[in-house]
Amino acid sequence: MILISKTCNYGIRASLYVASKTDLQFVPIRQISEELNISFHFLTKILQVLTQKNIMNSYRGPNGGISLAKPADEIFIFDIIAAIDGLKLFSECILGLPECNNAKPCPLHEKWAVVREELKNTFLNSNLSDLTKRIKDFGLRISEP
Amino acid sequence: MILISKTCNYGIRASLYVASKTDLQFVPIRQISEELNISFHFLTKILQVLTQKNIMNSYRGPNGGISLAKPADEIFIFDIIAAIDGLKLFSECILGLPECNNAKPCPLHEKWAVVREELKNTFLNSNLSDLTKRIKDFGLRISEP
DNA sequence: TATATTTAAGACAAAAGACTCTTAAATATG
DNA sequence: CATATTTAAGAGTCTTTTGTCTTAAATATA
Repeated sequence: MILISKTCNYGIRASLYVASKTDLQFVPIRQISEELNISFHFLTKILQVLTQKNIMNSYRGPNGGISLAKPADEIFIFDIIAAIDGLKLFSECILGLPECNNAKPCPLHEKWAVVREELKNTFLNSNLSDLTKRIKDFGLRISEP
Repeated sequence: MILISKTCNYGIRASLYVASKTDLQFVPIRQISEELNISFHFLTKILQVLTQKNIMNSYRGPNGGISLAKPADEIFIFDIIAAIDGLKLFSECILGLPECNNAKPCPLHEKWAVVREELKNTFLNSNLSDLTKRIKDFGLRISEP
């Protein structure tokens, strides 16, 4: 996938799903995978990463599953992207050159750095609380019809 | 690679190199590949795509090579990205949902659509003439040291 | 025409990303 | 304690991307 990996896409959608299930203490991964049409075992691995990075909590056994490790307004899309895809998108040269910065720029650096920063701010300003509120208020979707 | 593929990255850098060699009628691919440290055969395939899309011309035999098919100020980074990676980056939903638009948006659509448009305009406003001028004027680089 | 040079094209290989399957560990509940 | 449920972890497979190698075709020049 372009911009963000498919793995990260799954991670974001699953996070939005978990954030939207405020009635359950833990949301089972099986339920998430079925609702969002994502391979169960694959999703398990993705959520393990988010758990390891203290974005989610997990609990085994009956009534177990996944929950947010923090209040939904303290988890940002940026955090999920950083946890799964890393920070390359927000730091790397668009031509892939090492040490591309203001002091030693590539010809696209100036323009790209502006957009890159905006991209970063967009994800930094998107938290799970606001997004799930939008989902509920406007009936938005996080999976295919 | 994130945002643009490595293939596309090579295509952009090679295009900038060709545009900068105004003294040669055709720039040999071997020369480009050595200067930019890109696999010769792989680069050949990439430039074939740009040739097929009428962004470059090619000529075989001694003194042959690659040249721009149009004036440098009429070739935009956008064209190269579109030719190699396609238009997905500028059209697809960031959550990968089909038919994500203003009428049927995903929760990130509104924000992402803004950044996506800016990304598109940035590449639409970057032509090979301006960029090579910057390379010459400021001694910028398109390859590793 | 013979030879050297250069791109074109296709088969193949390696690496990375996406996905599957199996077994282990933890936990609730009867 | 036995069983069912659920996540954890690791091995293995499939697909896409990236990169390599070989042969063919075109062209300039001696």
